[in-house]
Amino acid sequence: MSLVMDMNNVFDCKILIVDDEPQLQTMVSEILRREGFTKLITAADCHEAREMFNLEKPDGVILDVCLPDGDGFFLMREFRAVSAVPVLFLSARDEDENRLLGLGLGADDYITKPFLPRELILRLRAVLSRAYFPLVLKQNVKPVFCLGEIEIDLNSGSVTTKKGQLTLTAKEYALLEKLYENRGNIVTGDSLCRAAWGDDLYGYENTLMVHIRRLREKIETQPSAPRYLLTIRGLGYKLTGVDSK
Amino acid sequence: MSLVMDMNNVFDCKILIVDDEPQLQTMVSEILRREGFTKLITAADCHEAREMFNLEKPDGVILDVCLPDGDGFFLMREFRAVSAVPVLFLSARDEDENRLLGLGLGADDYITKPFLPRELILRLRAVLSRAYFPLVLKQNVKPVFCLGEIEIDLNSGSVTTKKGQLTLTAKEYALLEKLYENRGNIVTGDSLCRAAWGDDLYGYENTLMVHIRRLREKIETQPSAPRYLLTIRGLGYKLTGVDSK
DNA sequence: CTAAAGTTTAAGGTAATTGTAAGCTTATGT
DNA sequence: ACATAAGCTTACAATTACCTTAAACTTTAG
Repeated sequence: MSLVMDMNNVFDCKILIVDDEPQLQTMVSEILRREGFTKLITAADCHEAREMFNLEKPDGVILDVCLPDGDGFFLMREFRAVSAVPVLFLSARDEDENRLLGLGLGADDYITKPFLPRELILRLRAVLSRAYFPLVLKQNVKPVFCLGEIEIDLNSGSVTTKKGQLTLTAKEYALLEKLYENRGNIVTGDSLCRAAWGDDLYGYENTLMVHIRRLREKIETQPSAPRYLLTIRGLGYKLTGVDSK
Repeated sequence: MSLVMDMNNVFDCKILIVDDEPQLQTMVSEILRREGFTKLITAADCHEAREMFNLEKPDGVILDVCLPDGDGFFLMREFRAVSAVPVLFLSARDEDENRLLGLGLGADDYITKPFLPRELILRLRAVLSRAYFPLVLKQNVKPVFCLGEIEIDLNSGSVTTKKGQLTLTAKEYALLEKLYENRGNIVTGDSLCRAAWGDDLYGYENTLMVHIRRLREKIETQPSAPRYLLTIRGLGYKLTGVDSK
């Protein structure tokens, strides 16, 4: 999948359309294209679909159930095993059993042919926007978590240790938030800088280090031998040992 | 709405069921309850629904289109104006126009009566999990895979064996990433060098070997007799035995 | 307006990572 | 079997990314 952060709206989503009937394939493509989707990829069978999926990393899949070399259900399972992309099934016949099977396997929606173009679009948009722009989550509740004995509350920006309570500064907060979002994973220095200073150019990399240091001063019991905010030399930083609350 | 952070799965979601037919109301409630939903609220008309919505802050709404004192569409617009809760419509008749209207207003799904209990559940779950547990956003952008007993996570750049965890250095990371991208296939030395050092000219071929060796030290149980990172004499290297996760 | 708090710059120090070289082993072809 | 080429291993040297500290600068709050 293309990096989620690069997407501003559902139309930026790359959609893989898997259907063996050329007529339907172009029809679906046309519907999407007319609506504003530009990144479309097509595949006519499981084999090709697999290839395209791995190659193009689509952000959404429209999948015909019946394919010449296998069924769409199986294919979806493969996709889901690696990526949680939203999948919308298209099916020729409206058989309850199939519909339940598809949805049960985790399909995001299941549309029966013949379908209304408008409905396809609306359902695709619904699925994509829930998957990539989950407004519900944007409400203003920030995480609270622990690093060993230290509790961090990103709502108040406070760090509570046995010895007392400190407050994070703006930069420290921005950095820690970014690190927390990607806890367990490496975050590049560049990425951290953008989180704290925006996309504008930025002077010395050293600045980041100093702030990391200050942050360590607050969240590490032994800042010089960090246990949580680790340096991954050559790659970036990583927050580990996070207990979510 | 209840705080998102307090929810661990879709069953923790508080669901508001709005339907004027008592029979259907209890039927839907029963279906949900049997599946594991415990926090159910019901309302029989728009007025009551509004009240319940404000009072209880549900995490999801199942909404009949036809209500005695107004239509569900209008009601949804009100809800959506303040909270982005997932809404799933139930409709008596399968009229295209209504379905499109509902979806167009931002409904998350639209089910026509009579419906299969299982389908209601599946669709509700799909909608809720996308809204509150958007895996897509959390998924690892980089691959995680196994070489026998050894697990490699390219997000965190970590190699986990039975004996413990190591971290890859920048060069090791670059090489392994390239090899993984072409797993099963031979990657030429030249290609690997470019992956790790860029296109600029580069000194000694030996350097690559040294790094390959170091990488083997981390990912092979017996670095001198590699099982995964193989030398293809005269051609390059190849990563085999990869279990994708 | 002043003091305090926060941020950035600069410079010297350190250690992990990386590069190099030299000797070694294994494969290949005659 | 031998010669030659390709690849492996090891140790050590060089580099560079990162850390630390302190001082200068900027913003905020009283």
